[in-house]
Amino acid sequence: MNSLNRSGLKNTKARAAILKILQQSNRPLSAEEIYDGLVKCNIHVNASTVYRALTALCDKKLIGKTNVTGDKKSFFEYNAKGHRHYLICSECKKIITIERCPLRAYEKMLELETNFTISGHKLSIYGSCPECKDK
Amino acid sequence: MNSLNRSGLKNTKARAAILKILQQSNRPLSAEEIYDGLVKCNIHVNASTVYRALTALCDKKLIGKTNVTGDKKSFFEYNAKGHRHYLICSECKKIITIERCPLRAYEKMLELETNFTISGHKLSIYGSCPECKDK
DNA sequence: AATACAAACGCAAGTCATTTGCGTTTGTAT
DNA sequence: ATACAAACGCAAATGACTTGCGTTTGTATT
Repeated sequence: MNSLNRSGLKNTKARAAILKILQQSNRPLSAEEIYDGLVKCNIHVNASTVYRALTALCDKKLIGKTNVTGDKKSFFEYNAKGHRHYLICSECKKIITIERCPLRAYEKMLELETNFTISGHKLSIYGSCPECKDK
Repeated sequence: MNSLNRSGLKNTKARAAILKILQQSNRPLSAEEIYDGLVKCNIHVNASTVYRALTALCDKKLIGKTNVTGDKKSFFEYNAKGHRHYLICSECKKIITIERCPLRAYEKMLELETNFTISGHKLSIYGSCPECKDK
């Protein structure tokens, strides 16, 4: 019994591999990157299978979906390590993971102000890393 | 001489009206909403004209573009008021603009910790608005 | 192990926001 | 008043998905 079965999903090679690919990545991946990753593992599935798998894995909360870049592509990440943010170097695209979140208290305040029920947030911080900023 | 001419753009009725519509909105609008706004002003232009106008206005920094809802639509806003964040209803996609930013102090701290030079950030907060959360 | 069947898949076609090619029209500088 | 690049309209193209449908496959049950 694996995490797929536990979530009520059938254990197919594509889905298992997608989970592994995302687990081993230190940054969110696009559907295309995931597809390419599957090909590298010699797993040849249709693109629609990838999308359907990603949708299923999101529904079951095994992975998360974000839209960090602002363009039309979505990105996916493994959902084990809890809440986190990214510090991205605008030049070399290096990504530092930030585990500490400064927004808890702020969200509480915002709920009172707006009467929303807040479910989450997305925060990405951009800048130049120590190596790039001296150039 | 108006802001369009000043930016090296021709002053067409569609572009002037788009600017006015965005100026008068208290939230970012989608291309479709802008198109509908033009129709209400009796300005009938092709959708591609709207997209081309929005692209030109973005290039000239007269307006800004964001992609905050996670779906494929982009949103546009008048570019007078500086830094800001959004509170988005996950159900109806309504967007509330947040002018106050809680991250100044946090960024300073992060710079010391990581030795990055931080240039900016993107923060979007998600939840259910008062109207949707009771359903 | 054999059977059953919903879930998953492949493939092709469809969707939807947006973009682009191209021939025509129009602001704006001369 | 003229010239011409910039804008426009229209139709077709793009790109990231999504969906319909007939076939295959995990998994639970004999």
